[in-house]
Amino acid sequence: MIKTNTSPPSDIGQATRDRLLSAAGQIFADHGFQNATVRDICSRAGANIAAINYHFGDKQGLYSEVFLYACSLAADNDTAKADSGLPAPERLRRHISAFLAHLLDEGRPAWHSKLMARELVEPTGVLDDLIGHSIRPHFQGLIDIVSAILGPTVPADVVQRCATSIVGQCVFFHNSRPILVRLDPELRFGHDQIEALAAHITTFSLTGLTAFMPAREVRKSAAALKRANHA
Amino acid sequence: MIKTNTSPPSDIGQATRDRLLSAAGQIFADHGFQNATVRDICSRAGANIAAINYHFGDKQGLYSEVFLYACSLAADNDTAKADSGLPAPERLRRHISAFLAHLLDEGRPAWHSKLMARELVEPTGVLDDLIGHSIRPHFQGLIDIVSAILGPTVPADVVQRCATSIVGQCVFFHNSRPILVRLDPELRFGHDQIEALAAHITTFSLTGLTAFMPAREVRKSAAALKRANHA
DNA sequence: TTGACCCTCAAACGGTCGTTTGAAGGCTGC
DNA sequence: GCAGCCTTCAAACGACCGTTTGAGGGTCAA
Repeated sequence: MIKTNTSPPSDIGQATRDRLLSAAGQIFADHGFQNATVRDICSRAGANIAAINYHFGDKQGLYSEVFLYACSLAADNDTAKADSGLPAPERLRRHISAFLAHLLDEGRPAWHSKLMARELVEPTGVLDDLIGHSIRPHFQGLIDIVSAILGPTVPADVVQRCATSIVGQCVFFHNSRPILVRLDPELRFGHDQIEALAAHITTFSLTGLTAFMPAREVRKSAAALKRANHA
Repeated sequence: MIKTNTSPPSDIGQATRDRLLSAAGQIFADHGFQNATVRDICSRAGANIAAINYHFGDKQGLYSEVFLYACSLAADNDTAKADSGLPAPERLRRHISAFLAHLLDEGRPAWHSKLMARELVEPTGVLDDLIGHSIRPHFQGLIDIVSAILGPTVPADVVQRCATSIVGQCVFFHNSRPILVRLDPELRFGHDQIEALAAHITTFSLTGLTAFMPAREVRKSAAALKRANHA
């Protein structure tokens, strides 16, 4: 209707396929796979109802492609390897801060983290792809940091549980946001609040980790924590 | 078909209305509000399609009633007030243990915790009821414990953040179970594992809390923690 | 100019959903 | 026995869903 389509594909800027991917990402993230309708997606993308089936086969195909796109975006953010020269507590702080920002920041391409959080609660089948491409390396990175903090003598299952405790604190703020804002209407998730939250979780976790350290590591960690708190 | 219904309502044991509530609880918990179908619920309850509309008005009315029933069950479990004579760290341990068991235990009336976890991610409107009846008092109970541990000089927002860190660790195991079992196929959630998990979260959190204590409280807590770990 | 191919379009298809309908059976008080 | 009420039943209704169809305009090489 509005668009006469007499121009070459690259004219308007986004081809129909790309607009569908973008619109689908937001709508899938907001409503979940089942509750999102192809009519909504096509309408927001300014495309015809049949466009999804033409470009992606079916709704599930569109979802899979959106999901792979989200995974590739998430992978781009994993540039944390450059931090490997830093001391482990500082790497933990950055890891938590980046993860929280990734989960909570209401920035422009924020829908892919929502999408992933949805997939956690209600797997649709592409979950295994997600785990392999994004979650497992991300979680492994955290485990490496925790292991470096705890020292080499702490068994792997303890390291894993500690890493889970840290991830859980972060994810909770995302998954349970509807509850949290009702419990505390003052709660906001701007950049400053996210940084404060990251600082809290880092302090809480670094201190909590000392419970599982051999005594020698505890003293090193306490000194590092005191330095960090005074910075 | 199977049931001739020539007997009085109390004969078989459960009236149609009760069977609907029970079946709906499980199905809503497993599939969510949208994905659950009234045909599924009626079929499992051995009732006619029209039974839901007759007894509850519509699907939403059934959901609300199921939810209130779940809330009342959860309230029954809140008998933790008898613990108020115990020292705060022990109260925290019991709180975490009970909460984890409530979330993870695959026992018989387990669907109401699943149902609530679902409502957190995808509020349907009865969420506000839930918050008032169950979550707020539960969370307030935790805040009281944390406040008792941290001492009276620690500001309320710090207490609240610490309580959130603790709840987050617990809820994470429930919400992200699909991920966790894929990351670690050995993971199980039997009674013993839940107890071990509760012990881990308690130790991690009690230690993490010391980061926010005045020095006087830290020494008291360290002694209590050492006692608890040697028990 | 022609024909093959790509893409878009309005319209409809088959299926499933929540809900409604109206008949029918059982029970209770008169 | 009978009227009134409660409950259950099979069947259908209308709405919405994902998907398919077939026509038609567009581009581009031959």
